[in-house]
Amino acid sequence: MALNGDAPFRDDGPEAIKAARVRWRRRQIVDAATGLLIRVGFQRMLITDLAKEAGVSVGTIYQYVDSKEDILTLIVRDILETYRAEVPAAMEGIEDPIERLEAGFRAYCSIVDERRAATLLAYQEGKNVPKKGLEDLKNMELETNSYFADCIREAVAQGRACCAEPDLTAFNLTMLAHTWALKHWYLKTHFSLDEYIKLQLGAVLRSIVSDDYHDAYKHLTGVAKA
Amino acid sequence: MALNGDAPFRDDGPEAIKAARVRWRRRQIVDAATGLLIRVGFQRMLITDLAKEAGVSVGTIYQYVDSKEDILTLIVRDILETYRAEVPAAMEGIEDPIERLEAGFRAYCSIVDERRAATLLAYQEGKNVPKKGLEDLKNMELETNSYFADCIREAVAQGRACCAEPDLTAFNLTMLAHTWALKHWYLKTHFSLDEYIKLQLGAVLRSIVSDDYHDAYKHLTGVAKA
Amino acid sequence: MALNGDAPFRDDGPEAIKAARVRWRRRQIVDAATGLLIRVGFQRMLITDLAKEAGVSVGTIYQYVDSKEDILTLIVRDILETYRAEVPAAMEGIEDPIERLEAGFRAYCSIVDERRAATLLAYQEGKNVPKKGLEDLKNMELETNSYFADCIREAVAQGRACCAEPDLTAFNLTMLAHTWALKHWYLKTHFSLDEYIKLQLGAVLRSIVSDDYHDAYKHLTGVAKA
Amino acid sequence: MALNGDAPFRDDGPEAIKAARVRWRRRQIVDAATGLLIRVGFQRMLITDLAKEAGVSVGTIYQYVDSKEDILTLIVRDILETYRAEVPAAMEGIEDPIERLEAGFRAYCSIVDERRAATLLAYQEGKNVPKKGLEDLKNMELETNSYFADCIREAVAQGRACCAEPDLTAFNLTMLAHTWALKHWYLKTHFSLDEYIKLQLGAVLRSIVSDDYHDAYKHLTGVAKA
DNA sequence: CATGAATGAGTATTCATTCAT
DNA sequence: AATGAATGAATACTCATTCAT
Repeated sequence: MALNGDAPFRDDGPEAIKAARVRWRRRQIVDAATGLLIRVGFQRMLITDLAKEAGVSVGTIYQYVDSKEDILTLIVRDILETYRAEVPAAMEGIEDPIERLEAGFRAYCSIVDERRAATLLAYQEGKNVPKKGLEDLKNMELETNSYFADCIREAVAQGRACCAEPDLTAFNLTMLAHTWALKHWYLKTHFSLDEYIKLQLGAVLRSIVSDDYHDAYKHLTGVAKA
Repeated sequence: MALNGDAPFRDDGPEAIKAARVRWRRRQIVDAATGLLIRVGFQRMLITDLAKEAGVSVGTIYQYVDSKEDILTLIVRDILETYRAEVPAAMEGIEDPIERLEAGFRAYCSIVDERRAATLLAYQEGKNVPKKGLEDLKNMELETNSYFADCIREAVAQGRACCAEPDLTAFNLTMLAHTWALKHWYLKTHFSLDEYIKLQLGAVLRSIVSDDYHDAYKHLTGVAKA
Repeated sequence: MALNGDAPFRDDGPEAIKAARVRWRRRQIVDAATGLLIRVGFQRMLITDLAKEAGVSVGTIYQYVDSKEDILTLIVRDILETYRAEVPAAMEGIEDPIERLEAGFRAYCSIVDERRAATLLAYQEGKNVPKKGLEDLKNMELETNSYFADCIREAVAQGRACCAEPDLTAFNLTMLAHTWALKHWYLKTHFSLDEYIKLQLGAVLRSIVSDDYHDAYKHLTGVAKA
Repeated sequence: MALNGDAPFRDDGPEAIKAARVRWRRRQIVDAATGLLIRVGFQRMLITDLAKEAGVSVGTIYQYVDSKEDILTLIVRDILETYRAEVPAAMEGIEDPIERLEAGFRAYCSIVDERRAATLLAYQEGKNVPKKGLEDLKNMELETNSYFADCIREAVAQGRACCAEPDLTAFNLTMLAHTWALKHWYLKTHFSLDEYIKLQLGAVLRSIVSDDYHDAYKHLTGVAKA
């Protein structure tokens, strides 16, 4: 069985029907699981309950998933695909590296917000996620970091920013996005997602944007310094 | 039994002996548990293994702890006490609010580093920590935040800093401390704790320190802007 | 789950199949448990052994029973239903109150004999039977008593008997039935069930049948007095 | 260690002191245990609770008792000694066999009443009482039965009674005494011990006393037949 | 002797997974 | 393919008993 529900090469015929059903069922399972996971955590998410929540039988779940842990893998894979599809797309075609960074950060935060539940999993259920999934996740994170870091380096090269540790700054940005999910219990009482994005990006940019460009990026850095 | 290891009123007599033993045993248990928890997570931390690790019998564990979950409470309580004892102490007596902030952040990061394992637990095993413990932890975090925020507000009042959202900035500082534990797998390959503290505090300060004071805090903000 | 094996409203369809299986499994469990209980008592009746004895898995037992104690409830309920079905049926339609009493006592003793094991449980495992079951059992006993007492009162009214305490006499009869189970180790070495019934009923009747009717009930009172 | 706390041959000296302490401690344990046993049953009577109830330490209990089960043996032995001391004593010196029977039954019932708790044990905890104790108890019961049966046989021989099964009648009498303990929850709501003794003995005697002697034993048989 | 902390074998119960229908 | 009853390995917790103080 395994999880290689990789897309079939043709999009019709019995193969395609099967593949479509697999995708449909896995979506049912992933969606139901994400909800339960957030509510009760991995350990207390019983397969029985998951089946009820997903509206299928226990047996059906095991027809599309190898084990309870594999469900986490499925969820992780789902986030990964979303990230990889949306973040680069959002950044594409923007010349100004600082503006590109903003677009990327905003996209990243938006995904985190939409799939807050799933984002938490990597932190909360790290011990339960199979090795491979965790690896993929870490790599994806590093990949995103490098997108961000590239923007920063480019900005530095163009004199727009001054940053001794572009990688750390990029890292901070992804972490700030995760933080929206990790500390949502606190943040939601003070800020909307938009405010959060604006404020945090502003703070980061204020610490790197060159004095000469402060005015140029006033719409991003927010508060005028002087 | 309960976990009320409240201090005895006198420090001798049979009561005191008992209290001392309770503290000793609980330390054994907490230490062993923290290690196991990090290695295998809550679910796979078997009481049998914990007993072996702690060098006591299963029965003894249950003489000092009400349930497996209570062990998490014990750990949480332990961190709380450390934080409350050390962070304010580190900040005490420092006049300059920015310098005081630095001292607090440094202390906080140091504790996180020393008890990295325990810090992770709040994130990884949140679903398993009994309600009360989690509440306490959140409150403590808010408390620490307010220490930091107070510094920032004072600095703003004195014209040393300019910050639209002191609470968010304070929040970011505690989060940066936690991040040292959360992403240690990545950070440790690039920075020492000292470097990490210096760089992160520098970035935050650069985004709030008034231009007039940049020179004054050059040793903290690190890179000269221009 | 609960133990409400209430009859389904229709006797076919999936509901009925399920109900039938539940009854079948519970019978397996009750039968196996009764045997073990008598041999080793409640405490030493391990669920593992019960499963083996019943020819099912441990898990299956817990699919039809909520807890070890519930097994006792099941057994008690089983006896109750038998008593309620058979004792009144045996007494029905008999005009002569003394003859009716005899029929009832004989039926009661027969059930006790058939389910000697189960009868003992109420005495031996009283402390383990859940409250509700014990209540039911006591009420059923009082109910049976009142059947017997009614016969006696009717006999008194008809001048056939003379009895100052019909309730106590009825009570004694049910107790004599239980005694067959309680002291079987002794009684079985001296009497057959039939002899026991005849002798004990004879003794009770001799103490209440009016002199005028002694001849009429000679076949029950056994020994002629004079 | 064992339970052979048999009386020393001299009643002074260190031996006697020791023996006296053993008796004292065992009395403490037996008394506390009887109470707990009735309240919670053998299984739920924890040694810890017993120690508390008896006002001694756990260790002390094991200094005077070999095992938890031995406590039941101790209790049984205690009843046995009481029975053997008091029942024959009560019957001694009474010429009239029916009157002697009455005295014995009354004494037996009184002991049962005084040690209702202990009497129940033989029925409720039969599975937990060590073999030997149960044997002794059964033998004692047969012994008492034979005292009663002897009275009946003597009465028959003297023409005072007519009884086909003296042993069964004797057996019924001891069982009626036990019944006072077994069904105390019901009986106590209707009768005092004295009433109970009078009524039950009356019923038994009415079924065996010869017509010629009815008047002579009217004070025992209670109700006149005609 | 008395104490009570330490011990660890013993067991009820859960729940992921399978497989006959 | 879908179902859900059956399975039984896995594990937290208890409590009689011991023994160092």
